Amino acid sequence: MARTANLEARQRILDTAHRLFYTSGLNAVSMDAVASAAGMKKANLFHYYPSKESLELAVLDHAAASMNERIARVARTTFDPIGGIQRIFEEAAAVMRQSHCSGGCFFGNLALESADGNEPIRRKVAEHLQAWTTLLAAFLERWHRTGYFREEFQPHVAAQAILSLLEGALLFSKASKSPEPVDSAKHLAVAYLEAIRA
Amino acid sequence: MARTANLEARQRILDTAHRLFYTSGLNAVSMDAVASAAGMKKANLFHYYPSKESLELAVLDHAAASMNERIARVARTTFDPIGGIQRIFEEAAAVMRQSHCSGGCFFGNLALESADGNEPIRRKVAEHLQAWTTLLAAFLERWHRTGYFREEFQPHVAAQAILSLLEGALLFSKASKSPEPVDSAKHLAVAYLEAIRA
DNA sequence: GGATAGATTTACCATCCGGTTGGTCAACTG
DNA sequence: CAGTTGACCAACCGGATGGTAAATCTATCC
Repeated sequence: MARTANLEARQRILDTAHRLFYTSGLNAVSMDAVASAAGMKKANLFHYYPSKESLELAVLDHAAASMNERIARVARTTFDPIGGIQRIFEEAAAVMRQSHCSGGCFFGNLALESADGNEPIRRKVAEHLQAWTTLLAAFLERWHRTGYFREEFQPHVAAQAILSLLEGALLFSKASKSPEPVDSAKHLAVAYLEAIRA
Repeated sequence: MARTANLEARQRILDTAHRLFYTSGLNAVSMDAVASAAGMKKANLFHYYPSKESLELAVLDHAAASMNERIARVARTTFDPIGGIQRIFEEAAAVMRQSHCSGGCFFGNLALESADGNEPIRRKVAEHLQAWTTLLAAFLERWHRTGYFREEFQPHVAAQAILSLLEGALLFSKASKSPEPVDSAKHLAVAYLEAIRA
């Protein structure tokens, strides 16, 4: 099998590492654990990724790509802004219920784990979080231009606050092992948007 | 110095560990680092706290106590509910600006660090988070009973969502190294409460 | 002054972790 | 067939970590 990079192994490593990093965090997962779970020896894992950080960054990009797909799908099949926001929170609540309130948001978890002490990871996390804020702001902005919201509505501020609300609710849900906070958050977000509708 | 527990040393350990745990997380701080920063040897630290976990739990209680004092002080000097919520977010924003958007909320950080894999810590974090939710809900409830809010206002739901919003905003602020998300969150919280005011 | 008990330190241990070394084996290429 | 290359692995290394053992030091009480 010379001359061709083993793409199947790389993909398997990425998927495995993503799963482990998601459920336990970056620092709590050793390269040996990733290797074992992916069915190979640690030294071979280092053959594919020259350092743990390079693997972490690759997993982040991999995860962001699949998250972007999910977002695009929701955006494509949503017709009114309030229903769209509502659906985002409902999907998040469903995921939390299904996972018995563990996991939460991969990027939110990494944000807190790496924000003060792992600058490369923090930058990448911030980059993706920023991108999603901009995406949501643009979505709201389009509706704002049609006159859907009152004039003083600020799409960027609303987008930033709604994503904060979602991340915070997932944090609360995870910590208290109850999906209730996500429901409360949905209620707040929807009530706000209803109130500022024209 | 026999026959009397050395309370001064215990307090110094608690303060030092709190500072280190706050800025770097639980797992990233070694017992040796705590001991050094507190001006003693590691083995002596184990003389005061028989395990790392016992120290962590003690620091959590210590931190919760000082946080409760801060909350009580804010509650005592606040007269209208919207102004009170506004002030909570403004104080959080000021803290973030002062710390160059590092640190955030000690309990929020620990929630994500320990929720999936450190049950004793998770329980204590959840316990304190729950207590603050109840405290805020009672605060809103008192005003609700005076007719300040419209009838459909749900103090517990609002309290849970507002704290989620605050935690999420601190997470965003920390990850993006900008205090802006906290301002956006304040805007959302205040706008919601204004909208549901009677 | 001697016994007592907490306080402090030095030295140590087992384990784990990221990463390296040195090498085997099979497949492809010229 | 000879040489090259990618995939894979056992063994190892240096450093850090949580935790322990045992000795010493020091203040107090009788």
